[in-house]
Amino acid sequence: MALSAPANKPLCGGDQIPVRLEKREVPVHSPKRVLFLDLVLSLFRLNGLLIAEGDAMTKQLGLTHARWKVIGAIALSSAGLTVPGIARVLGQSRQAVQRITDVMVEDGLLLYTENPKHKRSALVTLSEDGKETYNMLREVQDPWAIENTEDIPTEELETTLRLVRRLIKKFN
Amino acid sequence: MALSAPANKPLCGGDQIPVRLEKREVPVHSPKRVLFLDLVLSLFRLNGLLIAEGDAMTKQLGLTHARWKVIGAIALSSAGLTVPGIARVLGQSRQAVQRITDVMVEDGLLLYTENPKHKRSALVTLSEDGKETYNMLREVQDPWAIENTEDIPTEELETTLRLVRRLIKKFN
DNA sequence: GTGTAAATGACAACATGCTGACATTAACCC
DNA sequence: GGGTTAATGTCAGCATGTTGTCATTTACAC
Repeated sequence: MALSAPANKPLCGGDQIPVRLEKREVPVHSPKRVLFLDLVLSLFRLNGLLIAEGDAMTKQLGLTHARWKVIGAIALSSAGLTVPGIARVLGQSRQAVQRITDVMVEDGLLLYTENPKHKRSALVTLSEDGKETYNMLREVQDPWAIENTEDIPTEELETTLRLVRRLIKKFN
Repeated sequence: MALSAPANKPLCGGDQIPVRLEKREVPVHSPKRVLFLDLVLSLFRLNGLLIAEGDAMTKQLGLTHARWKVIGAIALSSAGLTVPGIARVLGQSRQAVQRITDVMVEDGLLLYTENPKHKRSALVTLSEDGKETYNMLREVQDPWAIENTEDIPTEELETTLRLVRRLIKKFN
């Protein structure tokens, strides 16, 4: 979803049909159930918007969201990741990740390197090209991250991250 | 992604490659930038897991995630939604939603009803069948929501929802 | 060690979602 | 009111993601 594309700009514009979910204040006395379901729906929405943000940021780098997600996951991992490991981090099926990484290896962004802990399942690492791409990615991503958290207290980010991780653990 | 499917169970099992992102504690003194990027990646993951949860819950109802998302969005909206309105709520393209709603109307789950505010863009509403499906959906969804928020303080849910909405506003 | 269960790679069929493009309608500014 | 811009419906092509399946390898309990 690219917010910059004419055909999809409507997604961001004004609405003659009020989107209640967005304008409604957080109901303090709302039962947890409603609060939670509201949160889930909002997470779906945020997910789409984040992908759109990332795609807009990386358009000049020739990356798609499937690709920068993989690069980001690998870069953030210190221990090295296998294909199923990337899938777990991204919450996707290993088959989908395999397909993307295969193409990215062909394109020279990734390398399959020997895995000392597993004879069959290779470690996916960034090639030189991949590292370069990641550096360029960070050049747009870092300012974006800083800009978007300027007015948000660190404690709120931490609370949210903690809660998100807690839910991830539940569903794993 | 269905966690119950054999082919995808690997996604949830143990990992010989430690998934650092999951096991690392929230670094209190981490700069906001890292905190935020970690949050974004975690949100991608949670998104996938939530879809898997929903699919597992609604398997018996014959719903796919594309469908229960639409039903949920409509049900949570008091004012009524058009197709592009649903797309905005879900953070998706209006074309993707249109395709799903067209099929759901054919299947008798949804109705296109006259929109007093827009001659051309119909309001999407639940048919009798759709309402019935929604009721069955709630029968599994409500206990799920309650169960998963039992041990989470309301304030944390509120903080998270507020932050998520704040980010949504930024990216809209 | 050995047997069983889990994890992985590979392939195919299918569902979902996005982009681009075009015509039509609605909203808005003047 | 008229002209301009935005929003919507529609179609087509393509990318992505999931599920199911099977063979093979690895991990683990005994």
